[in-house]
Amino acid sequence: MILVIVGPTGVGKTKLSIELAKIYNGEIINADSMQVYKGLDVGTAKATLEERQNIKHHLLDIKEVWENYTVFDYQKDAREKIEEIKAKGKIPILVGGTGYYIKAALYDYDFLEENNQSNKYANLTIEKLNELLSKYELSINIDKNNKKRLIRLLEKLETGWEPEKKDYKLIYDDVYFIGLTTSRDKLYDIIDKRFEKMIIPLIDEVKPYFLKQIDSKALKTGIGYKELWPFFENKKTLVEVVKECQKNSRNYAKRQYTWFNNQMDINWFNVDYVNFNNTVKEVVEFIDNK
RNA sequence: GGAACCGUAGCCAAGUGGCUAAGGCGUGGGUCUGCAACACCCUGAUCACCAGUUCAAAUCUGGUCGGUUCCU
Repeated sequence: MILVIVGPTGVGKTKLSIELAKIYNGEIINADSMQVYKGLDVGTAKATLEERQNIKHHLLDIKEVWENYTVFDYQKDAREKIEEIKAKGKIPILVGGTGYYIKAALYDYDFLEENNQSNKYANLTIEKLNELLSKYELSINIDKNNKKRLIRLLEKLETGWEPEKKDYKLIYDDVYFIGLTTSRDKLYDIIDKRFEKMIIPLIDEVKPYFLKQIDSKALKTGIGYKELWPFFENKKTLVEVVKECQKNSRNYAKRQYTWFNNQMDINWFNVDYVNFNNTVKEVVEFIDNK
């Protein structure tokens, strides 16, 4: 059995995962693209040691902020951890909001080994990229304005890879997808309040990186991190920055719903914030009766 | 009580007689095989209301309602 806990940022995935780990003798595998980084704790809402309650957590803090980590790496790491945990006779519990990582780990996504790191397409215009792509006969739809994806597609085509529209299949048996949700209003309220509370400690967390002039993919893309730079440079006020972070988090939550609703078959549960045990009970019942 | 100005989508806002009323933000929906907390796509209005002028009005005239500023 493998348990997968998904949902938008802020719903309460972490809390549920720890309860389920206790009940089912499980170990947690992080499925959040930002929590793999060491030092990014406050902004990623990483579970504290205390919250982890001695439950073993994997793929947390495995990279330095300046390192790069992608789905490709995650797929390998997560699959390895799943085997490792199963071998011990325990239950792997994947928890996180990065749908793409989860899908790549659990479904038959076959990434090819690539070694070319040439950036030969980086400086081309979108028009030029489309022109290059028009030489291939493709059966899939392409985002003709999405430069990043166009470049990626060209690079892959060069390796001889052929794009196809396919239905991805799970590569494991007995996988339970549990989605945590609540009303949009409630979720946005949680997100806004959570940010107000975390902003001061967050500044303490991020300021050293700014002072050391460390710039990295993680710091440049993580919500709660990228927005802080203008504040440190005195180009924006704290209020402006907080509002921006809240908005970006809300938008992110919406995109997560889009993914989970359309890319995976999720069993959704409404969170009971007054008595979380009810939610745990409901989920346990679902798992036991299936 | 009087005068001036204003009233275009959830918000900001262009248009001041003539093709299907710009744009921005937000909101909602969506795409997805290597940066995924990424990137990209889609998304809305008979212009406060009524009457009139005109071939034609968000644009002109009159009235009503609402708002802002000023005067006594």
